Amino acid sequence: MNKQEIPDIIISRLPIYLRALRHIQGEGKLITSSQELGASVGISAAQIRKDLSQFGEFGKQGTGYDITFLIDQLREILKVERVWNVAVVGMGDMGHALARYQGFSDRGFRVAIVFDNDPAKIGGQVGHFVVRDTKEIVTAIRKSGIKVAMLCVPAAAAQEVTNLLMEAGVKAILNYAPISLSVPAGVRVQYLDPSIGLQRMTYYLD
Amino acid sequence: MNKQEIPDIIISRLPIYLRALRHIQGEGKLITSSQELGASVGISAAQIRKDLSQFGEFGKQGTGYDITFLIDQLREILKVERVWNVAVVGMGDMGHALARYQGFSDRGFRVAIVFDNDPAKIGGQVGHFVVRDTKEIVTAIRKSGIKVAMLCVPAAAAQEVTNLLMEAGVKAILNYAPISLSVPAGVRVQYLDPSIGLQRMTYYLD
DNA sequence: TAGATTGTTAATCGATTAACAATC
DNA sequence: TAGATTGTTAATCGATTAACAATC
Repeated sequence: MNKQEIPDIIISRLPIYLRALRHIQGEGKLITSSQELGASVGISAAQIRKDLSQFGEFGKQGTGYDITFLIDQLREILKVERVWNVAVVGMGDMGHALARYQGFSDRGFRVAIVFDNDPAKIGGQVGHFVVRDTKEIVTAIRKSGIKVAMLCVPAAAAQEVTNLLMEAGVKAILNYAPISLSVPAGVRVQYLDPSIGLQRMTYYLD
Repeated sequence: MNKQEIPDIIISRLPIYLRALRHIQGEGKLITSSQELGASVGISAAQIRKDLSQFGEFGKQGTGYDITFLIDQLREILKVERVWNVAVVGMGDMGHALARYQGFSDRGFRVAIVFDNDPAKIGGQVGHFVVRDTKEIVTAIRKSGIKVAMLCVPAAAAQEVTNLLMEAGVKAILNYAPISLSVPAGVRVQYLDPSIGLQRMTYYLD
């Protein structure tokens, strides 16, 4: 019940379950089992049952899980039954791609505002957004109440922009910049540096 | 020594250390300590020393680590002292961004070939690449000996393209598509679905 | 009922931390 | 030498797995 008690590693798996459940649902299934779900995400059935049991009893013995029901439960647990407005900072190729990304709707997110510090880009259009000046981050984000940001600026600017985001009240950053960020306690960061992803695999190659 | 013995969770931290070391080096430092390095990446000094000790003795008591030396060692361990050619499949916004990404050089990677299945894109230019037909994946990748791919196609096409990549001899996939992939043993996948990254944080927000 | 699958407990396994001798 | 920091051991902590009673 108390969220301090739920390990972060369990929380980090729930979105994977949610994504897989929707995929299975898309195949026309109404019911699934921990075994089937586990096979589809590469996690043991026991672990899935253990993870879910942290939050309640969602299944039926002998039957399994009602997919629609479990999806709804996971969405609530993860707080993605609502829609979070998200800011994107940095309108290079990566920021541009995120600003136009179609995969956020139905997953709990909507890009609401985009920033860049390049005068050539400020005031211009990206997707259906007008690019705002990075200098406006604090006022604009505070005003809108946005708590989530995606960071796509060069590494050299990332910490400075992060500081602005903190001042603006942002509490969660999806960081594409190739650098570790320093943030106050209570602020979450997820790292998506593509080079790190690749370097985690080459060790295993010949 | 035997790589079966090194836990994957340790391997996954080494690229973080490498990135931080380069950052510290960029500030003009020649020597660092497990404490300083740990502070910069948010990991305990003890853990960093333990992780590194799996591969040898890289430091000096009382002094710390020679940054240049440790960088070189980590690059060798991770096999990124060489340059890996990488294929990008899917020339939507995300694939486009990766094809033009400047951050791979000096980190061990170079985009070498890009694919799409859209006739309107095949033969066209993205960055300095000519877009090849997805149908050519097996022959072209086999011929070039490429072992690493980045997958940026829609979820509905991802498994099918993955199967082609397997047939082509690819052993490592950086997957941007919002779906769990099924791959044979010995093939590595790293997942970078942006929605998953965001959903791992909203639980902690109010 | 018979078969299947959950939720949960206990056992196992693995990772992290604390502490310190060694030594630069 | 005195101070600092490594590499490593042992202790602690946490996560995963196996097994099964409960029950649909």
